[in-house]
Amino acid sequence: MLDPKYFGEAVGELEAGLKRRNADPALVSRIAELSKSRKALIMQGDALKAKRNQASQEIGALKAKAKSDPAAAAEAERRMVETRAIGDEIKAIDAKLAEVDGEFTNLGLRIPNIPHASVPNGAGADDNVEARRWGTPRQFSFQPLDHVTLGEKLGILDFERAGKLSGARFTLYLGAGATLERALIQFMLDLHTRQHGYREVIPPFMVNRESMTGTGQLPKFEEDLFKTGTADRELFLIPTSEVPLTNIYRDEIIEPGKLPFYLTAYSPCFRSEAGSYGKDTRGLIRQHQFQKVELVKIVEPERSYDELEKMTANAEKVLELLGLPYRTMALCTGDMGFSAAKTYDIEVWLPAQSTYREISSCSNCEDFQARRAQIRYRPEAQGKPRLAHTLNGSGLAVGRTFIAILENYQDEKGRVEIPEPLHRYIEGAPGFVREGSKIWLTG
RNA sequence: GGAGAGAUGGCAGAGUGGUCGAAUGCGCCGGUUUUGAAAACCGGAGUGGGGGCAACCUCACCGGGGGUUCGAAUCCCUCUCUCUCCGCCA
Repeated sequence: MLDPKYFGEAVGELEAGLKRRNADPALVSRIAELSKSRKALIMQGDALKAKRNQASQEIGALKAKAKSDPAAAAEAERRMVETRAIGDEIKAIDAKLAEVDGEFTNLGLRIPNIPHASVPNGAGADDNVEARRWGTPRQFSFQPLDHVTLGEKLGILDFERAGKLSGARFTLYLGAGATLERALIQFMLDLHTRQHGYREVIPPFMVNRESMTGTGQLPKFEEDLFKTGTADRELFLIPTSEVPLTNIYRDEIIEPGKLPFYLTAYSPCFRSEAGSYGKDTRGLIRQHQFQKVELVKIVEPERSYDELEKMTANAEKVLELLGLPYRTMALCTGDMGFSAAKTYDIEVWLPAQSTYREISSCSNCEDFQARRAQIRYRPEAQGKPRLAHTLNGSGLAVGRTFIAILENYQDEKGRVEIPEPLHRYIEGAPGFVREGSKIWLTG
C-alpha cells in the first residue's frame, strides 16, 4: 500500500510511477476520486457525530435532573427524539462511507509499489541491466548433460513417480540427491547465521489471509497461491517464507534501538504457477513445491538501500563459496514484482542451457509492505512511530542451486564433484565417494 | 472431539449504560531536592483518521465484526485468540 498522499496531492507522482511500470493509469483517477469523496464523507459524518455526542451528554444531564424536575424529563424526551434523527443521518453517511472506503481500500491494495528513481525503465526481462558478473563459465571438453538427464542417471531425481504421487511439477529427491539438497540448506543457513548476522527462524508454512495481504500476495494474486485449511478455517500455503518472516512484526511498534532485524529461514515454498503452463515444464526449474532459504530485513528507512546492497552481497556470497558463476541484474520497471521499489536478480550459470537463470531475487519494498502490515518502530523513547522498511531476498533457491551444482560440476562419467564448503555436510553419506581431497556424488 | 474461564493503555489490574480515553500500582519521560545517585514530592505521557499555516479542533479505537440505545468498555449476536480440565495424538 502506498502513502495516501499519492491518492491526493501527489497523484501526479503516482501516475508517473505507474506509467514507468506499464501499469494501468486508469486506476489513478479512480482512486483519487474515491479518496476525495471518502474525506468529504468523513467530514460530514464527524460533524454529525460531534453534534450527537454533545446532545447525548446533555440528555444525560437532563435525566439526572429529571428526578426532581418534571420539566427536565419532558425536555430530555424531546431531545431524544430530535437526536434520533441525527442518528439516522449518521447511519446513512456511514453506510455510504463504508462503501466508498471499501472500494478505496480494495483498489489501494491492488496498486503496485512505485519504482525507486534508480530503477531503469523497461518493458520486461530484456531491459534489465547487468550490475556485475562473477566467475567464468567452465569450458567443457564434452557435451554437458542437463540436470534432468544427469539426476535420473544418478538415480537421485525421479520426476515420473513424483507425478504419480502428486501430478506435474513435483519431484522426488532420492538418496544422495536428498542429502545434497539438505546439505545446501544447512550450508546456506550456517553462512547467513554465522557470517552475516541473520537470526534463524522456523516459521509456519501455512498463514492466514491477513499475512498474505500484509506482504502483498493478496488480494491481487490469489490464483497464484495454494489454498488449504479446513471447512471452517482458511489458510494459504506460503509461496515464500518472506510472508511469515515479514509478518512476524505485523501490527507492532518496535521499541527504540531494536532495529535492524535480520531474519533467515528455510522453508518449502508452494506456488500454483497459474499462467505458466508450458513454461519450464522440464526438470526442477519451476515446481509447485520447492525449497528456499530466505533472507528478510526490517530496517530504518534511511538505511534500506544500503541494506539492499548488503543483502544482495550476502546471497551472492553463497554462489561464490560454491564456485558457481553468476551475474547480477538490476531489474527494470517492467520486470519488478508488485511490492518492490527496487530489485536485484542474481542469475546463476547453467551450462546445459548456456544461459544464466534466476536463483535469487533481492528487493527493497520500502514502506509498501510495512504500511499494509503496520510494521512500525519508535525512533526514540518519546518519539512518534514510523513505518519501517522491509526487504527480502532468496539466499538462495535451493532447488536451482542443486541444478547449478549438478550441471556445473559434472564430469564425463556422469559423476558430480561436490564443492569443498559442502563436504562437512555430506562426508560419509551414502552415494558420495571421496577421492583424495575431492568428493564425488556417484548416486 | 467434550466441558469450562477469559481477552481493558508498556506490564499488572479496577470499571452500577451517561464528562471513561478509561481508576490504581509498577515501569517510562520531565522537574524539585542531592556533590552524584536512590528515595520522596510535583508534573507529563496511547494509536489512527479528518480539518487547520499554526495554536488547536474533531471523530474513532477497551481482541475483530455486527446489533440495541439519545448515549456502549459496560447489554445482545457472531468470529478469532488465550488459558484450565478430560479424550486423542507426533
